[in-house]
Amino acid sequence: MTDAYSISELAREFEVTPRAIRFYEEKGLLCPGRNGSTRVFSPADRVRLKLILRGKKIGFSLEESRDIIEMYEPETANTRQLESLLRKIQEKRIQLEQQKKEINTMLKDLKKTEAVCLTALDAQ
Amino acid sequence: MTDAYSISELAREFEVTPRAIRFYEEKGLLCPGRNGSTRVFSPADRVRLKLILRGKKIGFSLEESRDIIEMYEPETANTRQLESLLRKIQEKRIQLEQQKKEINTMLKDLKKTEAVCLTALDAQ
DNA sequence: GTGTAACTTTACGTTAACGTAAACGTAAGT
DNA sequence: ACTTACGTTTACGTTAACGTAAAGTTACAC
Repeated sequence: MTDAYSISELAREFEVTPRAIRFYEEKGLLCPGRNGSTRVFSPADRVRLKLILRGKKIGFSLEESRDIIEMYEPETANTRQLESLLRKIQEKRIQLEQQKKEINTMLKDLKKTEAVCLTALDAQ
Repeated sequence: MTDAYSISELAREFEVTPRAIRFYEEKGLLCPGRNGSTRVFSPADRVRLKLILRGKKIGFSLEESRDIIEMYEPETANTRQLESLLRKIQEKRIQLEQQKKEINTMLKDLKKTEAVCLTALDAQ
């Protein structure tokens, strides 16, 4: 048997609630196997969850994370699908680069404020 | 007179609705001046709005943006406030660096998928 | 056999971040 | 005087992303 995870195992590992995981499934972002009625998560499912949460950390909606996940599986794609995917990748790349810029701007600004604080403290 | 902006001017410039701007004020993130009942935004207000929207782009909540904005004005701060601010800055910096890492990981993954797509297209 | 621990589904509740509509004031153009 | 454009407040509506409670099943420990 390939290794499998229960819902609470994944919940603990990624510090989310089982409810959240079920919600992601409900939205079609996960589709774990079943043992009777009990969900059985594969390593692939685990990766998908990781992608979802990574997306969340940088402000992606679940819909955006869904796009990202789909990009991970160009499985049985024909030419037109592949070309469409390539365009989507390009768009996401631009968006991510833009976010990096915003973050860098914020970091610079924080540095400035930090300097102001330090000199203000020095003057006391 | 120092230059001022109307609500719709700012709305157009930053591509948000006046409603959104009013909402930010309602939440205490903006506090524009008034001419009668009409809001009058200063350049400082404009900067604040810019900070809010920059925060949104990288997934910050309005509350988080409020923190960021407060960091911009160490105005009349005493020693304890300054030290507290320095700690907050450090926290935000760590968070931002983490987000940059997540973004970089995503970018790498996208590159991989792109390569897969290209070879798949080549094979056709 | 009785907890109790982990799983399930169903369903209603909640928070954030606005959207949208109603009803009104004001100032400029024709 | 009337429309058009912009502004206001009040208030209810909406979507995303879950939280939470209820009611039930299954499996294992004692």
